[in-house]
Amino acid sequence: MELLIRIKMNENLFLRDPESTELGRKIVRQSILLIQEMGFEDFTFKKLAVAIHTTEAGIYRYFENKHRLLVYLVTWYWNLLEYQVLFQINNLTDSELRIRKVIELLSREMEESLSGNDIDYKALYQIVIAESNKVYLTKDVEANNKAQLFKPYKDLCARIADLFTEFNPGYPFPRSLASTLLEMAHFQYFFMNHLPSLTDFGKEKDTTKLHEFLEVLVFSNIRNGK
Amino acid sequence: MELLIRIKMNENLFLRDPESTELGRKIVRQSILLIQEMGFEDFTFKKLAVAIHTTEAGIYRYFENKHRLLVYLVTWYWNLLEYQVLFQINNLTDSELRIRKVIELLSREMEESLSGNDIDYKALYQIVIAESNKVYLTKDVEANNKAQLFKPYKDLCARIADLFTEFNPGYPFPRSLASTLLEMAHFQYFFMNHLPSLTDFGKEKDTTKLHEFLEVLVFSNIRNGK
DNA sequence: TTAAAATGATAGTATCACTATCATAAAAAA
DNA sequence: TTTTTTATGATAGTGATACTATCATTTTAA
Repeated sequence: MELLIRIKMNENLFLRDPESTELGRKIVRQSILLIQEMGFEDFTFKKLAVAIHTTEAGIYRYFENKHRLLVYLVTWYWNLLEYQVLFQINNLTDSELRIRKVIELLSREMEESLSGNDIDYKALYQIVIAESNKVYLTKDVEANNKAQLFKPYKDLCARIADLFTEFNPGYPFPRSLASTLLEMAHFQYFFMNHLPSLTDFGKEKDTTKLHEFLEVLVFSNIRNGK
Repeated sequence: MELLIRIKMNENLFLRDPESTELGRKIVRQSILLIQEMGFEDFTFKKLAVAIHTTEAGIYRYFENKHRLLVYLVTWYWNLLEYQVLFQINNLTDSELRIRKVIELLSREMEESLSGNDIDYKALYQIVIAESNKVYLTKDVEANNKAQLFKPYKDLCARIADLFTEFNPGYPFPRSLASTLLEMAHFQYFFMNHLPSLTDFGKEKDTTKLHEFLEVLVFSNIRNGK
């Protein structure tokens, strides 16, 4: 079975829907590769334009600027992840197992299988790890927040928080713990690979220990006072 | 008693020591105000130059580029914070109290008193919260890490990790928990103010609950399996 | 007092982030 | 099928950014 997941994106993210045309899809596909390769600050619309044989103006018809494009990419990822969480958790009744499943989904790349569009998920995952914070760490957070740009992230966070509450209704900080889990899944991965002394995982590019850390982090908290 | 703390900064951070001249000190002082006010991406050397009545070239004699200047500022903060931790903890024997003290230091602005140089600590604290991650979330982390630019951050992290180990030698992830604490002290503060639904603190600009969250976060973990 | 170091003033270059215009090609509506 | 709309390509241009270079002048230190 091939199933195509179509995620409805917030219209404030683009000027023209990139999923609606071939050029738009190329912009998205190629920008993922370029941003991952050269980092967000070195990435420019000019370079992207050259890579897909169009012009800067062509790209500006789809995205207002490169920051919006980044938000688009990251948001798309959060949306897909929430979908995955929902789907994978659906058949689990035990709330501990549900939480374990979420942690697992968070700490590894997505399966290629659910593509259809040929997006490089591994590259996108790397972008989320290294660049996703830049999406909201700006002076116009509030404005962007009002424009609902961060809704997918907040929804995912809320969903995870609900799992914590389901596990232990008495735990007082489900949302903060959820955002901590989301951020740390990525930060610790980044640290492991680039600043290993900030972690206890050595430089084994193995996520087992990271995974274990996250589980201990979460369960120590929500078991507390149960 | 007026005591002046002089922090020895890594020489890779600047081209000419900004503490050695009046212009250098002006660059540091004013850049803190400007970055805080307009955000790092909108901040430019040109604007800074105008503000302190010098020229771009003048600033480039001190700092290679604005990223290095940001690293300088953030690093300076980490250095000072480690000093504060050391100083404040010195007279405490109980390791639980020591950890509590650290959390307290992390989750509020520094006291103006220890200035001497008239640096705006509140502004600097805001910069650390909103911009400090940008210091290492770049493609040249590894190079910058080799140049020891992140040493103060890593040292602080190691010191906090040691406190955790002192409290419970059996806890397996002291460093990761320390980096989690450091990052989350700032992230949760940022979320509370700008994306409150990611936290459980409402939009009360009150750090009490945040503080409590961090304590629960840490102690749930290191008490675990003691 | 002289030499060295720091600053100011000015200019210049390549790239970036964007906007505008107009002709053409492709797709959708008539 | 023809007409009309919509998307693309090609080119140009503007102002800002991120630098580097030069040289005269002022300040500081030997």
